[in-house]
Amino acid sequence: MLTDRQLMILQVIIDDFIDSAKPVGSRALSKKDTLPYSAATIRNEMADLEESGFLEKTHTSSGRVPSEKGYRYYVDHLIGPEIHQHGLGIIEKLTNNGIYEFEQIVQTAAEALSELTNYTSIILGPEMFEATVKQIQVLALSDQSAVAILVTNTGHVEHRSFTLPTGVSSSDIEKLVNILNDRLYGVALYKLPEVIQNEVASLMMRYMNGVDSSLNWIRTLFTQEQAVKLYFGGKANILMQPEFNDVDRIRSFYALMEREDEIVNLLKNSNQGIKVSIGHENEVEEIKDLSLITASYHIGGGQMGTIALIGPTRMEYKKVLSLMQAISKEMTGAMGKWYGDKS
Amino acid sequence: MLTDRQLMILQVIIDDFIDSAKPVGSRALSKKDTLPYSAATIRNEMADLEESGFLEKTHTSSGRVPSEKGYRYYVDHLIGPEIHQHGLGIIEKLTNNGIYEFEQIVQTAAEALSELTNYTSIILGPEMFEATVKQIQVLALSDQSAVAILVTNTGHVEHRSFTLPTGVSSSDIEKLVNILNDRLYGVALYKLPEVIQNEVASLMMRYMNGVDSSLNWIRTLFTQEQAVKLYFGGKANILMQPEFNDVDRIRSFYALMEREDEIVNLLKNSNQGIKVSIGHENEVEEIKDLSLITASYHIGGGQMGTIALIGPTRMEYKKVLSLMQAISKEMTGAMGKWYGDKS
DNA sequence: GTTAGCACTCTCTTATTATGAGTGCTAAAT
DNA sequence: ATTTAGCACTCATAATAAGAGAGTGCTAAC
Repeated sequence: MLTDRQLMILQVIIDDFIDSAKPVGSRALSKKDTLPYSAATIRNEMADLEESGFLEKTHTSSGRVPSEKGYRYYVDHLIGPEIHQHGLGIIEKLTNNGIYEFEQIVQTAAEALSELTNYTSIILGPEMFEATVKQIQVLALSDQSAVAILVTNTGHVEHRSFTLPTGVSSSDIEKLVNILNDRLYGVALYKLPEVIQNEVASLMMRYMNGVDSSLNWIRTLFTQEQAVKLYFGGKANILMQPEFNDVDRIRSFYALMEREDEIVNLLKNSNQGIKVSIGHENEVEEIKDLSLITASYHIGGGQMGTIALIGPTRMEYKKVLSLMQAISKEMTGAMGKWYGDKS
Repeated sequence: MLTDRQLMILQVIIDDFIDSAKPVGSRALSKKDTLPYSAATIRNEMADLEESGFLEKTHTSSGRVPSEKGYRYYVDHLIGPEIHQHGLGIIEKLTNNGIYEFEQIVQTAAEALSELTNYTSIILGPEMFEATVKQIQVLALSDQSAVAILVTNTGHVEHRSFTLPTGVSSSDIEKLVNILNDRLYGVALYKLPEVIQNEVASLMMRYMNGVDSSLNWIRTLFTQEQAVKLYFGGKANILMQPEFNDVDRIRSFYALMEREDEIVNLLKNSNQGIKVSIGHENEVEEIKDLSLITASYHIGGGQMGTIALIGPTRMEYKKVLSLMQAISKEMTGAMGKWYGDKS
């Protein structure tokens, strides 16, 4: 439906606009040596491309700007696979001293991604529903307070401080910890509340005194929702984009960035691979004029998180896509290697 | 040096400007029933106040705007103590189920502070140099990887994952943990590297095999600087201030907010109590047109952190000062209570 | 099918001209 | 000796007008 020449022109226009952010006109195009046609010819083709919906004008006599349909076509057909070299080795550098700091790896990756692109990157920590309990420990800090620590098989550590119910002795705690470890070892986090309710409760009744109150806080302790953590990289970098030259635009963007649960929903990327959402393809009002790219990474054991990048629809898709592919692979590699799961 | 009437006028002008952000003129002032003088009289007084440096004009024929000296005088002499009622109970609500989540308390406080003021709040986590080791644990996750957990007497939990040096058996780990707990219990965090070097090293030499490599990673493990954590509240709220109606202003502000170490330096508030830095009183270029208020809070055991609020020099000092006093007290209360230290 | 030529459109910049809030100063009023 | 009214003057801001420039669409020639 599109001639080769039209495709070629479309590509050049989009490349140019991505680079300059200014509507591109026929004269300027014909001067480029990539297109050996006169301005008039190009004008005709552009008119056709506009009619087919791939281009738009900002006003009657302006140059052309890619439409969302144009970008979509560009992303789907016009950019070849081009593996990106930059950014590789970022994570390796962090882990090659043998110390593996999940938070630090993710944070660094997010910052690198943003730095290399000048867009805003967001990384979603892995969902930990499926991680299982490796060890539970309760450590008294004083007569009244204690800290409970839970380690998962993936090496994540959750901890929570709390006040000890009155009348709980240190031997009680010891018993409790034994019961918990005995019964909860290997249990997936999402099953915890249920298992506590069904198995642990009765055991506690049998072997401990003053259980009623204790049971309550144990439940609270482990029922706290395991919120997915967000790691932002360079929220300020996106301000360099000319699209953000408007104060209200900035306001609405930053306001959205603070509504973390909405962001989480936005990013949850159940399907594998890389997904590109251009402009109105996004559900959320505030980014209907932006593009969102998400990619998943895996930490093994079926757990995964999401890497995302938000920028203007006029995004350097070529660069970004290969970069995200690289980083997602790198993260999956680093994490997977970590605990031997080669999934 | 200033007459009562001048003081009164100064106060009204500042109050008005804080509220409206617009230069205040003599006509408008004389209409207010607080000042029973004609516009001309007020003009004369304003001219005097300008000569003494308390007021400024934005251009020859504009209304007056408080100078930094004016704000300074206002803060030092013109606002009485007025305990703020809002915001109290925020933290109590979080802790009264017996669960004490340090991060959550601080984060909530920061958000509340920003929400109530529409400025940007930053809370510095406590410096933990003086916290002491309560327990150290190393938990193997697989043949190759393990996680080390350190709990302090204040209930903070630090953890780090790492790859096990080859040739380290699980009995080695057990020995190691015993040595570490034996020697490091009660040792302040800032002394850790030293103590490890002097005491632990020799013991390890004596009782363990293949120590050379192990020692190295243990040192790395605990030498990682204990970075002070920053908690931001509502970075977007400050955008509501008319002072931030300029894109470049926003850019430079957010750029600063990402240079976390600079922020930490800026906020470290060694002296007790509340400190107000107005405009050029600040060292950092990017906030020479803003005001910074810092207050310290204590978590007991001599450890403390800092609460800070950044807003335009045209800040609601009255409200902000009492509010910060309240929150700082509330946090100190909640935390101090926590582990029985009533310092 | 391609291109040169030309009239036309629309934005953006710059210059010009009000408009109005506010000041400083002088002279009259209290 | 203060206080106040009156008035000329200043400067920022808003509104209007006039060009300049880039780009388009269409027609006619190549």
